[in-house]
Amino acid sequence: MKNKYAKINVSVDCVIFGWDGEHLNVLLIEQKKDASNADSAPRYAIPGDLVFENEGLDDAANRILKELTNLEGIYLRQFEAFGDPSRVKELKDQAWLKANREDPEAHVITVAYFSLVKMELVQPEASSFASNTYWVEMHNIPDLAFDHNIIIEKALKRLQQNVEQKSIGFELLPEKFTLTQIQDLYEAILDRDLDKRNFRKSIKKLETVIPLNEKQVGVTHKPGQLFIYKPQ
Amino acid sequence: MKNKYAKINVSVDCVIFGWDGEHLNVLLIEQKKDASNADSAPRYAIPGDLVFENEGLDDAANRILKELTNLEGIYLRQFEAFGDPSRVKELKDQAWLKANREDPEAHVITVAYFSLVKMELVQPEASSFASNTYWVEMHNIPDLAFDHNIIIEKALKRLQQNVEQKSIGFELLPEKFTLTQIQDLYEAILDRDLDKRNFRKSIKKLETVIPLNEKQVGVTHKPGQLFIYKPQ
DNA sequence: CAAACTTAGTGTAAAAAATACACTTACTGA
DNA sequence: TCAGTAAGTGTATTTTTTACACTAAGTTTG
Repeated sequence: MKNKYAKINVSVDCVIFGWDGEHLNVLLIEQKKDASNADSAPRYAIPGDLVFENEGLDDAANRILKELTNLEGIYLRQFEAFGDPSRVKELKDQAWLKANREDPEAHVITVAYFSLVKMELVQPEASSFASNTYWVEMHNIPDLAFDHNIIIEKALKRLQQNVEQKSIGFELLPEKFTLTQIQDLYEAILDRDLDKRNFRKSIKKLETVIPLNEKQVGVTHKPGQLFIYKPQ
Repeated sequence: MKNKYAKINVSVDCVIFGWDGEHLNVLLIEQKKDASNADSAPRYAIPGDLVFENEGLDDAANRILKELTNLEGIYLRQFEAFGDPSRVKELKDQAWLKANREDPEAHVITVAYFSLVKMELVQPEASSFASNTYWVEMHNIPDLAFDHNIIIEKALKRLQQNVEQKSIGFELLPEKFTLTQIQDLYEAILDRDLDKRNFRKSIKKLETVIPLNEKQVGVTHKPGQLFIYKPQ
């Protein structure tokens, strides 16, 4: 029994959804390479890192987000733990682990989070675990390291479920927004059209969305009324 | 950085819900004590164990369930990972860890599952991690080790959500069951009364619940029609 | 064998929520 | 002032949810 438990690594991976008013994006990184390995093909992944000793999972997720985006207090939610040993056993993954991890054979369990950020506020930077970062449109995600494609899929499903219940998403909008802006966002997340009048009715029923006596400015058409989101 | 990652233990804990036709129960264990510690107060907990090297999370959960109940292929679902370092830092918990773990200071992350079993099928046994086991009614759960009371609460919430959508619960009923039996179960899980006629209407709409040409036998009143559950 | 007991089984009306659908209004720029 | 663009609005229909009380089928008891 002595060593049975010794070699499990725990990481936290974050699916960071970004919104630019038009498309739903995901923040990908190019994984940092060891010097010995500098000429290997680039590997894309969602941002993540091993959890430090005595660091909470939420803390680790916030640390990753902070390091990458410089933002704090962002919407962040744990949604699933992935722990199948085969998740890091593909050849491409083993090669990278051998070059970059102290213990490449270790069983790696990851706890996955998803996060919502306004792209305008984020100029993501390279960081301790990322040599480069990219916003990539949801429909355009390349092959990623490990099981990260699956993790993104599951994050999107969870996001969609939450959006159906109108419980999240406002984190992605500017402070003051129009009903059309919410609708565009929801349509992008759900990947389908919504009826304008019915959608407006349903938003206006929410106590968390408050109408202002202000209109959009600087648009070249009839300006929309502005609203703010006030979580309860 | 060398040792930053070294001391995280990963465990899997299972909230095993049991149904006896009347009350919703949870399976608790008395934690096994080290010989050196044999006269300390008993500690109750939900069953769980450290994950073995190269063992998947689902596999670990199934192992725990198997060891405890001798059942395989039971309904089992991961619902949340708990990783706050303070979750094992209370005095009572530290004492137990010191006596029973190789590395009592380690950060322990647990991935929590919940499971549904028919109590009639289970004669739970002591096992490698449990010196004794008990079925305890949901409303009667004592103070448990670590953050296990919180974990049970969250498991129940998740179970209730799933039951509202009528997607689970049939795992707890006999193979052939009456509509009243489902209703009793759902009322126990949701902890509130349901309208009989409306409930029956809603169940009869489900394609997964199939009426048989059979009646209950051996009851001292009008026998009910029997149904079976056929997952799709 | 009739009466008492127990749970099964049933329908309808009302209210609430979801859906489908098309034209007018307000502003900008040419 | 006209053309272009997106904002904003109401109603009828369908579907879903809720509230509610009596009869039927079996067993047990006297």
